[in-house]
Amino acid sequence: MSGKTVNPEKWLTALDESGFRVTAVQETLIDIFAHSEYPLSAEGAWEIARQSRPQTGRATVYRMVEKLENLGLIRRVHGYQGCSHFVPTLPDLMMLFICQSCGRADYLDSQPLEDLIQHSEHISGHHITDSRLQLFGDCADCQENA
Amino acid sequence: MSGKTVNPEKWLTALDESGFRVTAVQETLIDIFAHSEYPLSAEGAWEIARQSRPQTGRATVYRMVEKLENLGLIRRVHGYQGCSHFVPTLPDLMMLFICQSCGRADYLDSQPLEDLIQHSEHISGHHITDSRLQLFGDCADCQENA
DNA sequence: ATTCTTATTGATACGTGGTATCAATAAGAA
DNA sequence: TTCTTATTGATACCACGTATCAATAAGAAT
Repeated sequence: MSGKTVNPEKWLTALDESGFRVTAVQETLIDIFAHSEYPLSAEGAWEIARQSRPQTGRATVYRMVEKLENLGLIRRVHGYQGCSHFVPTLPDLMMLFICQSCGRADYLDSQPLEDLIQHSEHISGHHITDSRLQLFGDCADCQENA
Repeated sequence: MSGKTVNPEKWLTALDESGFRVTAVQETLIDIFAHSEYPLSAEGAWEIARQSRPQTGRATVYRMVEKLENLGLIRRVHGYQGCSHFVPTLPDLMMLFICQSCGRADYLDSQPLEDLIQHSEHISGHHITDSRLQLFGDCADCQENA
């Protein structure tokens, strides 16, 4: 996999700068999302959170997920079995690959997608303001170990 | 918009050939999906169906939607507000554009996407077996009328 | 045409993912 | 340290979707 990671400190800073209070639950959840290399649902994050912080409320986790998504820190993954999982957003890396064997997410260079969008705009006459591309298959690692 | 349409007769044939019985509800729902130019949810299709066939059951509609999706006749749309809407599948046209102003769906030539996938496979080493691309923005019509 | 088998239907109950409410708590300014 | 109020957690609630099951009707067999 690409091995890129995110910096939880920056997420806390982003929350702080947006006028939100910095709390213990936030730090717990940010850590969970920032360090998971698998797409994570709110429900899943809740379970993990309760391991280190049993009193964590379900609604709190859902609220935090919404907040992180609104701030653009995490991004919704649209998979086969639903679209309630999230991955950290990496700057300028828009194309997401999900391995159907090991479940891990990888980020690919988005330049080809940007070219595609420009081409499609030209052909169709539509003004494209946003896109959503996800790729599925077997990652390089899983192919080797098969 | 592209103005492409689907043929409901073929859907009935497809159901028949797959060993399913042809029923009145089926014809109603196939008509609804085949003629809608907007992505439609099961719930929405149910409401429309009851206008002409009040006794139509909710579970029946959900079952039919699942059946149509499994047969590849309709395709799930992954939008911002959820991913429970469907559009008719048009052969060899995989790239979907949704206008955020009028809500209509348009299908774009998929060749650029196929090129992109091949390129990404080469760069990343992953084996890509499926993809999901959707484009959002303002369609040509809505730009004119703005 | 009539009968018979069984896929399909519709009503109901249920499950899960997510939200609204609200009193209690705690962040951080005063 | 006090005070204000954003945030939390418990609970109830809602929406979307599924399982169950008796009743219906498609279509094969006669």
